[in-house]
Order: sequence, then C-alpha cells, then structure tokens
Amino acid sequence: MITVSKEDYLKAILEAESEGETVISATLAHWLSVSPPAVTMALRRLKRDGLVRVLAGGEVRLTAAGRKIAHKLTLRHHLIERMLSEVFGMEWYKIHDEAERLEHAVSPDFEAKLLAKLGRGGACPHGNLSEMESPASRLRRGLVLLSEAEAGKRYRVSGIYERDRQLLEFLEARGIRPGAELGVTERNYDKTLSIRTAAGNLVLGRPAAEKIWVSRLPSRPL
Amino acid sequence: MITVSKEDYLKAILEAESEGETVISATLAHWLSVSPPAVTMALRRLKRDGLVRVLAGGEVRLTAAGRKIAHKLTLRHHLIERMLSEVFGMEWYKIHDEAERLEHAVSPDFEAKLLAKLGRGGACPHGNLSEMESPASRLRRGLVLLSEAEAGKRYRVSGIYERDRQLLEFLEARGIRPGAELGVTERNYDKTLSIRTAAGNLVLGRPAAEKIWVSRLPSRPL
DNA sequence: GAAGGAGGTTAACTATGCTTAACCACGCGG
DNA sequence: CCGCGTGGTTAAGCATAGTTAACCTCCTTC
Repeated sequence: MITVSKEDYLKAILEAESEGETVISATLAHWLSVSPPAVTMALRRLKRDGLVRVLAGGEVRLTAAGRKIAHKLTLRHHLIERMLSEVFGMEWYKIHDEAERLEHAVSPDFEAKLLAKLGRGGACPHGNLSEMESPASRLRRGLVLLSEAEAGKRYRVSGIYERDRQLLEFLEARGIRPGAELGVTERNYDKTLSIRTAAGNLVLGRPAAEKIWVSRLPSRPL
Repeated sequence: MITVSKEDYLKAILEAESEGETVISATLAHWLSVSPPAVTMALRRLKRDGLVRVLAGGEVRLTAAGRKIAHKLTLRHHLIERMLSEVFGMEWYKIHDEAERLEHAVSPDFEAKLLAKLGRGGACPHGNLSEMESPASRLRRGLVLLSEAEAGKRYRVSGIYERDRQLLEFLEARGIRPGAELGVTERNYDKTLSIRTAAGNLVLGRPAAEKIWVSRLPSRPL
C-alpha cells in the first residue's frame, strides 16, 4: 500500500536526482528533514514494495514502478500549483506548501480534469516548467543562476527554487518574484550581490542567489 | 496533533448527529467501517485532546473545540465539491469521494480563496445545501423523502445521500440525478416504488428511496 | 598510525491506528 | 432464572513512521 510518506520519499528521490545530486541515504534525510534511521527503514519498505533499488555504493535508484509514481506526483503537484495560481489567484509564495499536501489526495479523475482545464506545458507560478527540470535543461533554455550574473547587467527573474517558504517570503518582501526585473549593481568580495529592483536596492547572499534562475535582458530597457 | 483519522471521527460525529442518530460508539464503528475497539481507542485519544466528551449513557458529544473542527471540515468538503463541479465539471457521482480526501489538505488560505471564488450558500452537486442539514430542515424547505412520495405524482430530485458511491452510480445509470424529474407510478406492497424517468421505467427499493430527497412538481408538467 | 568525521545500521522506544479474540454487563424474552 | 443479543472494553498483535543512543566502517587528515 502506498502512503503519503512513501510518496514523499519517491518524489524526493526524483527531485534530488534531477538537481544533479547523488542520491544516497543522507541526501534523503537532509531533503526530508528526518533522521538517518528513519530513511534506512523507509528504504527497506520501498525496496520491499519494488519501488527503489539501492546500489552497492549506497546510491538510491527508482525502479520503473517507483519512477512512475514519482512522475505522477510531480505532474499533480505542478497542476495543483497552476490551479491555485491561475484559477484562485493564490499568492505565488504560498502555493508550493499547499500543493505539497493536496497532491497526495488527487485521483486520476481529478488529474484529468485539471489537465483539461489548464492544458499541458504551462509554467507554475514559481516560473518552473516542472519541479524536476534539471539545471542543464535550464541552461539550455538560456537561463543563468543569479549567483553567476554579471555586474552592470539587467535580468528578468525566471524561476525560483520553491521548496523554501522562508526564502520565498524574504524575496517577495524585497520585490524579487517571477517575472520581476532586476539589475546587478555589483558583485562583492564576500560573494554577495548588490541588486536593484523596482522596490529598491538590496544585498543578496550567495545561498539565496543560487536559488534564483534569471534570463538576460537587453541593457537599460527601462 | 490533529490527524486525518481524528478529523474523520469528528466529522462522522457531527454528521450522524445531524441525521438525528444518537451517536454512540457503535454508531461510529458502523459509520466509519471500523471495528468497535478501534472506536474505543480513537475516542480515548479524542477525549485526551479535548475534542469530545462521552456522557454517562455512552453518548458521544463534541466539545466546542471538536465542533469547530468538524464544522470547518464540513465547509471545506462542501467548497471542494462545488469547486470540482462548478470549476472542473466533474461528474456529480464522483465528487464526494474526491472531496473526502482533499478536504483534509485544505489550508485556511485555500479555503478563503474557494469562498471568494464560489461564494457562500450554493448547493453542492448532490443538491445538498450542506453535508449536515438535518431531515427536519429539509422538510421545512418543502422536501420529502422519495420513500414517502405519493403514487401518480411527479417530483424533482433535490438531494441524494452522497456517502454511498455505489448508490450514486446505480442511480446515475438509471437517470436519477439531482435536478432530474420523475414520476411515481405505483407504491408496491413490498415497499418498492415503480418510477418513471426520462430514461425509462424502473423499480426502486426502500433503502434507496430513503436516500433521495425530492420536491413536488405540479402534475403533468411535461 | 591514531584521530575524526561522514555515512549507515541496529536497538530500543513511542504514537497512531487498525485488527481479532475474549470477556463483561445489561436488558429482555421464554 | 437462564440464555441471548447489543454494546463496550481489554488484551495481544501488527504496520507505519518517527525518535535517540550506540556502534560500525571507511576514508581522510595530521
């Protein structure tokens, strides 16, 4: 029997994998904020159910069945996020947490209705085409991480790492949200960036800047 | 900590109470399809959390806190049902089961958005103003149970007891759905009713007829 | 080569929430 | 008054899913 907890593990494996991380037990403990023994036990159950394999080196791999469930969840998460945003106008930074709970309760029937109403291929309100688009794929789309952006140039915020509600609210309060324009004033010695937005100036640390994908804008469009 | 299981117990108590049943442990065991010991244990936890009281005679009562949670859930269930129907056009007989799972994952934020979009006071797709409207209140609205309907008269289906998916699909297949018109051809000795609908004739047993609220139509409107 | 740190597992324990089996109490009918 | 059905509980057990404490195994670093 599949449970919410198991679904969370499967989704975490898929997402961590897409982020380019090597998925080992410790990755999941950190990702899901649970203790290492909890992961050991969970992986035991998932193996028993034929949803994951654990390679000799400790690397965790989804089986076809496990990957199917994880993909289905990711799609439902994406659709629920778009529903909350496009149908109900929910604030972009609240949406991920809500979808995180709702996705587990969506049936194939409801999924089909969501797909019919919203269509395929839209971006979620965090600007992500999918929860599990890889960094490589984003680079191919011409995006760069804000942490790599050049001083003196202007950018448009494309996507923000959505799993950190604190970060989202921090950025929202400073005028950094998907679609917003910003200029990088300066790259500082301590790895922080001086940023100018419509809402004013601010300094952003590297951990935050690494979670924001932007696209280059022609200079001085404003 | 409140859980899905606890929420289900609280909602069952409120609903059974609204149906006019005396809510004792056995009522809940039957209502929720769990064993009597499971109810004993669940009530113990609910008492500990200050959500229910058990009277000397064994009657189960919601505390103010428990009632508040049950009401909140009922509202969310109702809103989710209306969303599935009005926004996504989901088939009326599938909606209750879907809402039953989703309601547990709705936050106050989402609830507010649903309320803003759908408004207060609408009927759910089963024709019920609320999950917990009492039979007395329905009678006051001029409704009668189909099981009490008179032979030779015409009625419009107003509300159907929604907790029995099998029943809903049975009725849907025979053209009996909220809003549908029907005529009672005959009341038979074995408590069955002969019914004419737009889809044809059928015979309905008393258990089914007791779960359908109808309103009288002027004779021969068709 | 000893010391650490990282990663993983076992063990022991807790809470939820369900099951069946057994048992107890009360009321009612013969 | 005995038996039986209804209702409720205790007892024992299981699965999920988490915790902390303890320990083992490497691999690296001084």
